Amino acid sequence: MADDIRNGEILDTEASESASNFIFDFVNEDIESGKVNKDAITTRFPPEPNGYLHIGHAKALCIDFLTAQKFNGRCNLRYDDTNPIKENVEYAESMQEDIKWLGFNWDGMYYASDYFDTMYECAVRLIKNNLAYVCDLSADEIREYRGTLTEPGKESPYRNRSVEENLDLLARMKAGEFAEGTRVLRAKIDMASPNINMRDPVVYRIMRVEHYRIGSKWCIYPMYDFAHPIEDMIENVTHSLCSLEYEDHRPLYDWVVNNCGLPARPRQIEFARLNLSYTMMSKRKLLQLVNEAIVAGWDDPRMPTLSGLRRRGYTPAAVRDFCERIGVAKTNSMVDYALLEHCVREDLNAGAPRMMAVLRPLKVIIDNYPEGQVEWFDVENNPENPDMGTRKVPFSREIFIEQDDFMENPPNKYFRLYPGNEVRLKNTYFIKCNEVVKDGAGNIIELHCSYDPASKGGNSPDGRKVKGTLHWVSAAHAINADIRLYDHLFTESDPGAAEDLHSIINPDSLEVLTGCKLEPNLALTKPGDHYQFLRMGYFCTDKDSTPDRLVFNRTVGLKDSWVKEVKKG
RNA sequence: UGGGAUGUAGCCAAGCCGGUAAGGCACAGGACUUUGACUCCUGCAUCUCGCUGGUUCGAGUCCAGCCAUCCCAGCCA
Repeated sequence: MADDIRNGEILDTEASESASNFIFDFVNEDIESGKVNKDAITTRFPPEPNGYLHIGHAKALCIDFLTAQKFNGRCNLRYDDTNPIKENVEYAESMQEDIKWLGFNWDGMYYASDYFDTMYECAVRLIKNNLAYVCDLSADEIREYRGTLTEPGKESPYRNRSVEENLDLLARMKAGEFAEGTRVLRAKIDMASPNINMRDPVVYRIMRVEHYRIGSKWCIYPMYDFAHPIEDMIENVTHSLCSLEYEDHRPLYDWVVNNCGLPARPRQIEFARLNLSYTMMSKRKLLQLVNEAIVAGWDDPRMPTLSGLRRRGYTPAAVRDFCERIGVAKTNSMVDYALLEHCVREDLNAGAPRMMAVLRPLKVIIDNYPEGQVEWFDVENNPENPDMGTRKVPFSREIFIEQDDFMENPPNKYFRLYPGNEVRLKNTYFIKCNEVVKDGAGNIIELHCSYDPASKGGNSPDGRKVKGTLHWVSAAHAINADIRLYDHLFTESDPGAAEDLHSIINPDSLEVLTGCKLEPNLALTKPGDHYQFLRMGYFCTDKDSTPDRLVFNRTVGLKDSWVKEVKKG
């Protein structure tokens, strides 16, 4: 493994300790039966560079890399770039970044497009063995000849061309003598097969399209079903792991493996792809969201892309933990988004420093606190981890608290601030609300409170208890910020099932708060930094953030049993 | 009777050679709490493993039939 592709950011992954799964069982069988050498286990992650990687790819990445790791084998990154009209460098480069971010280091990085010569040789070999032919039928005709799910197909009139003619025609296809769509190379298998994939599938098509990395070197491009097994064989992949929809393709995969004349014998194993509630993995639809500017880009924090999750504040450890928890099976399933949220909370709870930030400020004036006085309190950075130390936070006569932390007429069980009630300001003093100041419209403008000097540090020597503890920010020391709050992008739990995306877009998926008040320690934050804003959730500094204008994204809120209480009425 | 696959709690998911249903998320109670967070207890399939039969002393696990759902008719991957 080359050092230059390690990123070292991660991780504790002991794949060998992780639970087994049916793929590991298959690999073990193959080792025990002698089919493969136990030291040669090789897998690959084979994305087509036609979009950004998403959380579904993270699952595949974990399966591919951790299976290799489990058997002390290798895992390659291989770009399956056989269809130039959909691919570009931006996508290819983003994929490397995202894979490294997740903490995986590929053993080799390859491109299907580097194998085109070998693939062409394989095609020639198929022709010579009378296993492929050039077909002049149009795309529509090929479809008609293919038959239907319940009726067999008919053989192409070009099916029995001579080897010589096929060789000549293929060479001329390659040489660019024919127009796009006029001819294809087809495998000669069985037009009556109950498996439609075996009804003389197309192997090469003519495309006069510039390829994003090899330019116009080729004008014929191999199809997935032909290219993929060859790619696997070239790289000595022993186990080609893919998603369920390729089960029907396995007989064709095996056919290519057995007939193209290469020695390797990879085995394809299929698993269920990830479905996550309230979001979707369809690259076509994600691209639509980007193109129609429904989101701000592939890395919009509401996107299920790895770049979106990263910007939102998800950590690699959380994503990996999630992938481990959902398991590997063949059942089509829909995983609850709450599980992903649980995984980030767990990771961030342990590692994110705590800060105080007031998202919707309400001014509080402590009338009996000396004007001009400032006290600096030592505050723990993370109660879960004392090693993270403490910081100094300034306290003064005028502070901000959360608007939600005061109610003039509180409901039952409300133990925050209300007229006459006493609460604790985190780490500092007890305060009691004496007066509510409103504007002409009846809106609450500010509160006048009094504090108990004896309660310094947050406890009263007389043993008096308060039920509520509020976070706060000193008004004179507060720094301003914009904070973006997110909700699901879709109103339906299975948006992939909707015919029209627009009808299920959640209009409230983004809420931008301005004028939020932060404790001054946040002034030095950098994009990508994670925090827990006390009682408000986990936040991550956005890439738009500058020292002059801080911007944060809420990754996820804290669990909140009070809102549930309120909903219960 | 087109082919391929899958069906275990609200959501995931263990359950290998049959022996009397792991775990996680969610949810509900409770304890603790200077975050209504975290943590910790407790509960959460007992005519039950899609259904119906069968084999067996005994079946989620074996057999048969049925039902439901998903995938496949791109010169996409």
